[in-house]
Amino acid sequence: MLLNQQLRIGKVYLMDEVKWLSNDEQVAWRSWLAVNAQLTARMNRDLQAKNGLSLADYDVLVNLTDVPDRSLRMYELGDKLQWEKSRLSRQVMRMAARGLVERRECLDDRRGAYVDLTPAGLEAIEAAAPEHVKLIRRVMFDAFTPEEVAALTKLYQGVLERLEVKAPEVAADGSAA
Amino acid sequence: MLLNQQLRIGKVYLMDEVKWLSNDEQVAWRSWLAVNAQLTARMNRDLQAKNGLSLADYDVLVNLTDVPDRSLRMYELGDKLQWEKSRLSRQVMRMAARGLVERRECLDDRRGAYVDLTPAGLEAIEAAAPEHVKLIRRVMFDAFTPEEVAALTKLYQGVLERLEVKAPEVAADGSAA
DNA sequence: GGCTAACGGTTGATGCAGAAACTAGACTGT
DNA sequence: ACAGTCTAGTTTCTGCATCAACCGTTAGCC
Repeated sequence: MLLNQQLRIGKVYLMDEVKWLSNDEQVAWRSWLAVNAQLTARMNRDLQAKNGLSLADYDVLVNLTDVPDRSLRMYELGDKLQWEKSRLSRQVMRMAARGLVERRECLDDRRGAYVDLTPAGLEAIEAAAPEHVKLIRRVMFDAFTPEEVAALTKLYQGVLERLEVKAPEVAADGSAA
Repeated sequence: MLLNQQLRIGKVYLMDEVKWLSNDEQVAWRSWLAVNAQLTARMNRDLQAKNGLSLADYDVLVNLTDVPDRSLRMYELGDKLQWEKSRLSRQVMRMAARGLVERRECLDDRRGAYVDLTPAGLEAIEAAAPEHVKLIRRVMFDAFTPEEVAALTKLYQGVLERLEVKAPEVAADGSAA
């Protein structure tokens, strides 16, 4: 969110005058914030209500199904999700307690641990995915032209570069790299 | 996030076959998710480190400065922010304890309460806004053409409509309606 | 008037996210 | 071999978000 332009009146920032957002930019920005918050909340609620999964659960499961042997080192998973490691640690612990994943110790590096997708975890995401995708299609992609999708991607990836965050990798076959 | 296409193999959804995302759509979607998460986290960290404000604090302050008399009923504020009312209640309580806002009881409706921006609150947001806007300009708007901004806005507002959430209102002078 | 429903807001319980401190194993150079 | 440093992962603490239940008030309605 941004400040009302009025705030600037009577106020001078000596170092470098602030370049506020134009009206159109403010509208875009507020819309972005709203979509961001509302869509995330909606996905969370739907997943929770229909499948007993949080969005975080879902993200972990997706990243595990993405990978050939459905098993990842903690640090690899953390890298893909871009999460705090403490968050991942707890998330995996909770999911393991529910039987969605399994922890397995790493033989060649005794500090390390693997996270394996369990059959129950696979079942859970297979049950959740169709509705989830349907929501995303309905609110976004079914209403976008291919050109719009391409434009969006370009803009988003630019933002990620400027944030100095690496873009999520997706291989040509649709699986994560 | 989405499922790997492979999951569909050998699996038939009887009710209505799932229409998964195309490759391009997946890339767009993952980018969207990444921007969403990373930019939000970044804004939060920056605000916290430089100004001791959370993004939630900032959002409340913006909505109060936006309005002529810098005071809103709780339910109006909640409507603008689209927050759970319990969240707003606690947020305002915390901010009042820090002196950023002030609660004032409502005379014509004894259930109600006003939230007033305090001078300290105004000072806080005036201090925080320039850096915040600078970040947003840097990662987004300075790199976008006016046409791209317009296109984004159109797409976002479409999403909001399909989510059946009302779009945030911004008046012609840049202030919230 | 009196009954009911809806509204505005708070509270309690629970679970999750982030920062920092911590443990233990692995790597490096000498 | 061993001191210093780095990496993988966990834990602790604290604050925030959500859900549901709740309370007092107002409004609708006959």
